[in-house]
Amino acid sequence: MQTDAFGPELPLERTTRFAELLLPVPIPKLFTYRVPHILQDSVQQGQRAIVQFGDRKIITGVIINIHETPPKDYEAKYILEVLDHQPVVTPVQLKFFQWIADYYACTTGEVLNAALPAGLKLSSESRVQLHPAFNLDESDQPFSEKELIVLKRLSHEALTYTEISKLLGVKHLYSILKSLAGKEAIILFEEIKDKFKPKTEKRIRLQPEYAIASALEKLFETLASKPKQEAVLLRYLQEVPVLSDSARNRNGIAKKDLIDEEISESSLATLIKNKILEEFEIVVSRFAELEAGEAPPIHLSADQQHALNATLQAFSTHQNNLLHGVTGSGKTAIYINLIKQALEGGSQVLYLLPEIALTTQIVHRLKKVFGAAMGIYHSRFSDNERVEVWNGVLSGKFKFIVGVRSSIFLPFDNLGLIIIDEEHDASYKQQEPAPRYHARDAAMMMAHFQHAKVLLGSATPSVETFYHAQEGRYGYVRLDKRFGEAQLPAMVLADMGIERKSKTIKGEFSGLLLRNIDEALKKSEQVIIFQNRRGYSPVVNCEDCGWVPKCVNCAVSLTYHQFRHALVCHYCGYKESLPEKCPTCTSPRLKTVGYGTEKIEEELSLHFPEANVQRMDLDTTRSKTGYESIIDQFEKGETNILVGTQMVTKGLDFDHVSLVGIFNVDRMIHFPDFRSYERAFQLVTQVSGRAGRREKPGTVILQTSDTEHPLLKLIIEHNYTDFYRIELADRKQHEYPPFSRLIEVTLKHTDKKICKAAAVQLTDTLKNSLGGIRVMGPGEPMISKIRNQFLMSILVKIPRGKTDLQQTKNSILSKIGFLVKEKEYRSVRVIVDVDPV
DNA sequence: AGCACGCCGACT
DNA sequence: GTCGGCGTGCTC
Repeated sequence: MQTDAFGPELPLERTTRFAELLLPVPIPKLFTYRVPHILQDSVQQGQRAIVQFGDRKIITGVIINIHETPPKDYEAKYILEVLDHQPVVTPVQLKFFQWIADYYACTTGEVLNAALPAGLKLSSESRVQLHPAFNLDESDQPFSEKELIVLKRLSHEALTYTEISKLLGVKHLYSILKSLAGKEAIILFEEIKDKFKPKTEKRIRLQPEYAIASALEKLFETLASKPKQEAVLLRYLQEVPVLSDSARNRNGIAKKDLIDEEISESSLATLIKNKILEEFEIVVSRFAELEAGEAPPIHLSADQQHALNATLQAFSTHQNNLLHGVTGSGKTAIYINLIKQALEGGSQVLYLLPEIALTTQIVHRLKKVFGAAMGIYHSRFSDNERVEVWNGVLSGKFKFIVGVRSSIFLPFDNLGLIIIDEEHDASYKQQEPAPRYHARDAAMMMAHFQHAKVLLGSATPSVETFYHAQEGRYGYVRLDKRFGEAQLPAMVLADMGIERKSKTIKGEFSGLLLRNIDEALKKSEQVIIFQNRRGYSPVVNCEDCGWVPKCVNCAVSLTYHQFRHALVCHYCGYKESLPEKCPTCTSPRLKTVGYGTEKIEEELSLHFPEANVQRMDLDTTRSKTGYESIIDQFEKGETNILVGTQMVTKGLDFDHVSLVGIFNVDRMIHFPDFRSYERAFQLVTQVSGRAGRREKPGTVILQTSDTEHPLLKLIIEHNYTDFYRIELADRKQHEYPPFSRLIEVTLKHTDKKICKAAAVQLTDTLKNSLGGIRVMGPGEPMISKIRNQFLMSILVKIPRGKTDLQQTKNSILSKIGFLVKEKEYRSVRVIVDVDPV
C-alpha cells in the first residue's frame, strides 16, 4: 500500500511495550521481555510466548502483564513468538498458581511447570549442523580425530547434543563444539519441538461442480467405460446423498470408510487426480466419542434419595461438604445427580479421583451419562491427549472433567461443583517434585475463588475433614446403609499367635484363611488377598552370619523379586542379581524373609493348584494395558484369587468377591507415623469394601498376632465414630493435625556429617526465631539415605489459629536462605513440605 | 532447574 | 596434556 504524503502520519516514537512472563523455572520472579512491534496490539495476559532464556534454551512462558517501562538494569530480549490468539491460562488460574506457590512454599514457576501439560510447553533442543559453506575436503583446517567423526556424521544429518555425546562417548562436548564452531565448520541452532500435533483424518468429497444433477449425469456417461471408478462414485453417492442434501457434500466421508474390498485405493486416487473427487483433512478428537445415547435411568434408593436431598440442603448453607457413605452405599449415583444439576445450571464440574481409582469401570459409567461433554484427565494419557482436554475446557467443549490430582490445574473459569472422591486418599498429595500440593485442599481453594460447591466423598474420612465437619465448618451428610440388600462384610481375626502354637499355620497363611479360601473357591466365589508390599520378599538373610543385602545408594535392604530373579531397591531402582553364596561368609544358605505379593501368589498356587491366581501390583501393571487386562480377567471370573497391593483397595466393584484376606494387618498398625492408625483403618475398610456386594454378605479375614489391639476391635466393628473420637483425643494431646499444621523440612546431602550439622544449625535458628512454635528434630527419617543422599528432617508444628501461617513459612524460608548461603552448606538441598502426609 | 565457566585431580 | 568432577553464579 502506498503512503499518502498528506495522510495521517505514523507517530514517530512508537512506545515499546514490555511483557512480564512467568516461566516454568524454579526462580521466584517474573522475567521481562520486549514485545515485537507487530504484536504490540495483540499481546494479552494468559497467552503463551516463546522466549530465549539464558544462552541456549528457548522456553515457553505465560504473559502475566504488559507495560511500557523499560527495565533499567538490563537490556530485555525480544519475545520470539506468541503462540496463542486467545489466552490459554485464565486470570483465576493465575491467582490460583500464586496461592499454591505461597501456601506450599514454592515458586510460581514450579506451579506453572506442574500445571501446563508438556504439550503446551514448547521448548528447544540444541542441534548441530554443518556450516553451509563448509567442505571437509577443501578445508585446510586441522581437525582432531573426534572432530572428524562428528563432521562425518554431520554430513548426513543434523545432530542433537546427546546424539553427539553418545557418538563420541564423551560427556564434555563443549570444547569440541566450540573448536569446530571457531573453525566455521559447524553451526549450532535451536530446534523448537512443536509437541502438540492435532490428530487429523483424511476425508473424501465430490468436487463441488459435480454436486448438481446435470453435471453428475454427464460424469456417469464419461465413467461408463470405467466400472471401477464408477463403483467408487456410486458408493460415495450412496453414503453421501449429494443431490438431496448438498450441504452433506461439504463434509464428505472419511477415507477409511469409503475404501473396502470392493473399492480400491487406486481407482479412488485416479478420481482424485482427475479432479472429480477431492481429498481433504480435518482435525479430529483423539477421544472416540462414546455415544451419549439415552442415559440409563438412575434409580436412587430411598436412602440415596434422602442423602441427595440432604446434600443439596447442605450446599445451601456450606461451601464445603462431606458425604460420608459406607463402602458400597452408592455414592456415585448421588454424584451423578449433582453433576447433572450443576451442568444444567450452566457451570463446569470437576470430579477428582485418586490415580488408581480412576478405572475403566467408573469412567464408562460416567461416560454413558455425560457423553461428549465429559473429558478425562489421566496420567496414562499422552501429551497430545492432555492438550486436547486443556483446550476442550477452554473452548467449552468439556463442561465436565473427571481427573486425577493434576486436573485441578485445568483452565476452568466457571466451576460450579468440585467432587473429591476418596477424599482421605494420600495420593492426592504430591510428594516429588515441588509443588508439593494437596489436590483436595488446593481444589477447595479453587472452589472458593470460583464460588463453587465442594463435595468430599469417603467411607473413611480423614481425621482433618471429619473434624471440620464436626465443628460445623463443612456440611455433613451420612449414608449408613449399603445399596440394595447388601450387608457390610463380617470381619474375622485370624490369631497368628495361637495358630503358630497349634501348628495350623502354613508359612504365613493362617489355617483359617486357607480354609475360607478353599470354601470360597468351591462355591466359585472370588477372593482378594491384600498385602501392601510388592516383590517376593522384602529381606534376604544369610542363615549363618546374618548378612543382609543392602542397596548401594540407599539405607534400605533390597527386595527380592523372583520374576526378575534380582534384588531390587524400591527407592532408587538399583538392581543386582542374587548371589549364590553369602559374600561375607561364603555360606550358600541364603533365605528369603517375609512375604511380598509375589511370594503370596506363589504359595497360593501351591495350596490351590486348580485356582487361577493373579497378582496386581506396580510390577504387573507397569505396561499400558496391564492394569486393565487384570481387571478384565477378574471381572469375567477367569481369575479366582487376586493378590495385590494398595491397588486392590480402590474403586473396584466386583459382584462375586466373597472373601478378602488381609495378610498382615499388624505391619500397617505399627508403622511409625502419627497417621498409622488412620491409614490402617482406612486401608482395611477400603479393601474390605470389595467383599460382598449385592445380596451376598462377604467375609474379611485379618491376620494378626495382636488380637487384643484396640484399633482392631474398632475396625472389625466398622466403628468409625469411636475410632475418630479416640484418634482425635490423641491428636489433641500431641498437637498433631487438625490441632496444628505441620511443615516438614528435609535436608539432603551426600556427606552425612554436613547434612547433620546443617540440620542441627537450622533447627537451632528455627527454635530461636519461631517463638512459641514447636520445632522438633532434627532426626533421621526412617530411610536415612536415598540415592546416595543422606537425609535429616525437622518438623515444625504450628498451632492452629495462633500464628500468621504465611509469616511463619516466610520466616522458615528465609532461615533456609541464610543457611545455604553459608559456605559449608552451599550444596545442602533443603525441601519444604507443607502439610506432609 | 539447567547451563557455562573455572578450578582441580587423575589418567591415556 | 585432556577428561570428567564439582562448586558457583546467572538466567529478563
